[in-house]
Amino acid sequence: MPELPEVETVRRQLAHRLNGAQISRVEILHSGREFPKKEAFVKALIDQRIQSVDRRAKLLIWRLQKDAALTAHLKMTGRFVFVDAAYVPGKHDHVLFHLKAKKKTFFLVWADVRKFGFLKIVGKQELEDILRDYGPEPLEGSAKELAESLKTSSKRSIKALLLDQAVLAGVGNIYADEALHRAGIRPTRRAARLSLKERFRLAQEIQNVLRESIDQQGTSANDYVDTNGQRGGFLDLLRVYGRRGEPCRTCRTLIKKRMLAQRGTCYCPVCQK
DNA sequence: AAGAAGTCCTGGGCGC
DNA sequence: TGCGCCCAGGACTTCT
Repeated sequence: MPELPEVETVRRQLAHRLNGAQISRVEILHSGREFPKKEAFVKALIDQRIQSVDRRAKLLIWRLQKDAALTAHLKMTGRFVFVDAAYVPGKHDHVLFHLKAKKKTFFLVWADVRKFGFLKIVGKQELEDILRDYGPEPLEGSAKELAESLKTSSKRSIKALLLDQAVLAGVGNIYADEALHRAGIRPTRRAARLSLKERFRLAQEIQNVLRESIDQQGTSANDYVDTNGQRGGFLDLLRVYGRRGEPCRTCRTLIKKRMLAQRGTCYCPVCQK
């Protein structure tokens, strides 16, 4: 459920402490499907200096020396949490990083209850290939440019289009529903049938909702917490997601929910045409 | 070959 | 109180 605002929140917090830090030790606590080659994983990281922590779509990228990077995807329940030396790892903690900066050692845990997330070492070429396949970052261009990238001849619903990372990077189920409500567009509408005006409005609302959520450190609908274990503040500002049966904040009609593009989809039957 | 469906995983909520 | 069922969903893989 972490989407662009949540991943960006984590990125900023990681960057603050990891930029320039050295990885002094890596403990694999539970090695399952996620770490088939754990010796190689540890060896690739040990003694490396982290140059920067970046984000592309929902992917976190620790840029390391020697043309390599550690990529991390939180998927549903992945999380990075800073802990102290006395921390006792829990059942779902998979990796404990020992880091060093300015002669001080600190610790970072990678945990993931559902094990959908991953940490993966990639070389320069592989990273380029991964990053190239993502669509534009919604907050890096103008609303007009974003609207242009939503132009399509696809038969898919607009909801499915918004979830496609090759079309638009970083939007997931929550912000797709929220942006569509703000823009007054039914999620079931065929993407190709949106007018120029609707696409522009939708692009604006995508940018608005993402920016507002980043300001609140994201949404904690279920499991998401930041690197300090803190929940995001945007949950109370959601207009449709998770609000089935509750009144629309605009017209008081009860919010509906249905399955669309394999996802639970919430919308207002009156405000969204 | 686009687009839909299946897949991975676990905890929490629910009904009985 | 406990059991079993169902749901949450990102993005890769498999099917139509």
